[in-house]
Amino acid sequence: MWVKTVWQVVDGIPRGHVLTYGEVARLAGMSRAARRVSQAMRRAPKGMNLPWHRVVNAQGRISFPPDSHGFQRQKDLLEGEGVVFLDGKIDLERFGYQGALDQLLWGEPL
DNA sequence: GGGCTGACCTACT
DNA sequence: CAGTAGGCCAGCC
Repeated sequence: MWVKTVWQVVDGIPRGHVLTYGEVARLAGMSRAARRVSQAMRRAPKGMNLPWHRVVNAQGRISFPPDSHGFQRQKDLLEGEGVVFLDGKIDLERFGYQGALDQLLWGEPL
């Protein structure tokens, strides 16, 4: 089931970092399936400890209406992990998966 | 089988 | 930088 694959990828996101829907789709082996990723999020049971909040859109923004409850919760969870929002957007160069690898390779501080 | 929807993306204007 | 258009495909009438 593609949904499980998506969940596994999302579950593999390091704490304090985020991934775009497109990246998750690509890592899950299905290109151009960003939309399916979002559907997998909705279908994700509350019981499972899934870091759904670490998934944002390609612009580094939360894909909820800014006035919605989900937006606030996701933002709060991410900030709780050390992710910084600049003008409502996340710096994907720093908090994206690529940024995570960069920090591991070059040991750059936050 | 057909049509609409969606926590999206890319490219173009 | 903002807005539009087309693509994409599982799920649900």
